[in-house]
Amino acid sequence: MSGPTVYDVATAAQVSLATVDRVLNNRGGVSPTAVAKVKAAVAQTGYVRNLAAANLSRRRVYRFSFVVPSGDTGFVALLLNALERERLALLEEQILIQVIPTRAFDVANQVAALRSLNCDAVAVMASEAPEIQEEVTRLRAEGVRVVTLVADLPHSDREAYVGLDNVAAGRTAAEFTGRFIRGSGTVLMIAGSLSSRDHIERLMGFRRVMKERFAHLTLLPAVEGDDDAETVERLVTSATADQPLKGIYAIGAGNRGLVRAVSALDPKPVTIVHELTPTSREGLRDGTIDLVLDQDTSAAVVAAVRIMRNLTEMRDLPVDTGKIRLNIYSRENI
Amino acid sequence: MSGPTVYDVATAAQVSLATVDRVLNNRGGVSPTAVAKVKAAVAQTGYVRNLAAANLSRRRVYRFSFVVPSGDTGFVALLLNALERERLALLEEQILIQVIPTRAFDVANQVAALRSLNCDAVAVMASEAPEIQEEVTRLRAEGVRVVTLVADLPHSDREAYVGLDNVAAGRTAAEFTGRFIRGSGTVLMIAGSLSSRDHIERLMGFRRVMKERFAHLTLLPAVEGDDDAETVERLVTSATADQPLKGIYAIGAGNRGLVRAVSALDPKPVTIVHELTPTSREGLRDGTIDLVLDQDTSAAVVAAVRIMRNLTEMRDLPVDTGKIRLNIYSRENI
DNA sequence: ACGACTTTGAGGTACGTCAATCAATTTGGT
DNA sequence: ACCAAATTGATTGACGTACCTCAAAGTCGT
Repeated sequence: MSGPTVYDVATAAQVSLATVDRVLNNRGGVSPTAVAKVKAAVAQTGYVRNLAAANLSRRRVYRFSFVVPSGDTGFVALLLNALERERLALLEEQILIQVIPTRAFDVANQVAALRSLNCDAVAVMASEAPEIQEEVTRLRAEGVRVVTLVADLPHSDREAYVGLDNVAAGRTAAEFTGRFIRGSGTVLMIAGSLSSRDHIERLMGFRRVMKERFAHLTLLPAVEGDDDAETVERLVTSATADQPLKGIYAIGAGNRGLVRAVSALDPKPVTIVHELTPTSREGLRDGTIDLVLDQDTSAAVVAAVRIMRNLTEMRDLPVDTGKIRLNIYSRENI
Repeated sequence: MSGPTVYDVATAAQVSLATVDRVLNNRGGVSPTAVAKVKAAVAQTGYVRNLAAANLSRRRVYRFSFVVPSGDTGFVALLLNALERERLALLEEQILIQVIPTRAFDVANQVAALRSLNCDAVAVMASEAPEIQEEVTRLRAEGVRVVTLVADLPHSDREAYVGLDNVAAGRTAAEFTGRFIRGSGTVLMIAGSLSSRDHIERLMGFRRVMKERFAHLTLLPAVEGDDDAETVERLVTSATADQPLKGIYAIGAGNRGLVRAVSALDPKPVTIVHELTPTSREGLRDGTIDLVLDQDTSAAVVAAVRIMRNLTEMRDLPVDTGKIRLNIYSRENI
């Protein structure tokens, strides 16, 4: 009924079970001839390892950590929710996930979090600081597999990145901004922080497409909103003091302030923000926000876990790309 | 190391292993008191079933079938690819998937395919014909769990639908069509077939939003393209003979013909199509197509399998909704 | 032909759950 | 209080793989 087993392979290959085992789990010490025989037998019988049995036997428990900024609103809240939702199902598969909250932008705190780890693999969402890159290197040296989450650390030793292609996200935002705006005018870009790589990349993509395809629109210099509602609100109101805005691209958090500021404007600028949170969802519904670019947090968690498992399992082969799909939400689409 | 086992639960509950087993797998014949004790012990110890051991022990092999139209181009090709990609990984988890190709629109053929099944659950993509609905009812009566895929059969006995919310897809298409078009003019809608429910629903959503929010645009009566490139091409050219088109919403297959026709037009209408195939991808790239609305085939397959497994496993509780996310692709986003 | 070495075989235990059997005990009805 | 029925306990054998040990057989150089 349920497929050939290692015994069948051994029979077909005319070798002992031990040899089959040695080949299958490449333990070495097997002659090329025997290897070939076993491989042929595998192909011939159509043997496929029974994952359940394998996992049971080696009583492996995967210990994965997620080091992410804490926060009970906005994007990180969604991420934490997603983690919580997945936790039980993963537990059934012997995957223990531990969430280690850090303080956003607090490098020392994040380094401390990384230092305290005790796990097989870790997914990190942290600032792109040299101390952190070093810490990643140390972890890798200790045999911990490291994956970056949402915010990449491309110059570190991390083995995979799970998150958006931020340049493409910026390009997409520009395309829709450009096509939604009637006539010419100015467009405001608000980043959370101009030293955060993902935000910079989004800006890059946005600027490039604006220049390539929508040269009739003027870009104001990008401003920093610090992921803070009050700051964002202030920035928008002060920008509109000089001239009317035709469009706003808000890259970081703080959408609550954005919505407040924008809903006071008439005519409303074309407004595109990131991350589908309750606030941005509400903004879409009442027309304050035109488009939300979102990276699905559940998908991100699932992808991260999958990659971490592959990494700890195969010891290499991160064929898995962690590219998360860019979800575009509009009023009709939530 | 690896969590509490049933033995620990038995100890904590001060009952025998057999009783724990009876409660956990609700075999009945256990007093309410004992049930409570076991449940308390589970909560207290934090016991979580080891899926690997469970699957191994009951040597369950899931046999799932996918009944889908054959075809080596377009959407079904993507679907078949996705199935092929997932097959091996699923095999490792003792999930056998069998793909049964049918001839599109050939009801008798599809009924025959359904009749020949021998499996635990099936995902069906078929026409909405009474004969097929009956066949679904028969399957259900025989204990086969049935899920509809991409095209729903809402009046049948199917237990879940995996696919897009087609009304929302239509609404989204309308929103972007409306916002992309400058000035007023006419918009053409091409369905694959006006008797296919998913296409009807997309049309409905599209029409409704057009009327609600973009009343300055005129909708031509919807036409049938038969999912055929030649027909679609002919329809577009003949529609543009009377008056220039400002927009086209192509719901079904046959995008090759659409691209041919549209690229001959100047100015190009705003063109929105469904399903990211090589053709539509190319169209996006060269500017013939403005937007592609896509349902991710891999996601659909994964969701279908997951639901089928839940169904055959829990015998009910299809808490899982099979709503597939609507992916929006633009030139900057592929 | 000797030892040193590599390759192979045989066999066993463990993983945690499921499923089954059979005996022992309790409960309820009258 | 007695019999039938319901409930509980004790025990056992799979499931398929991983991993270990120990011995047997084969290979090689000198």
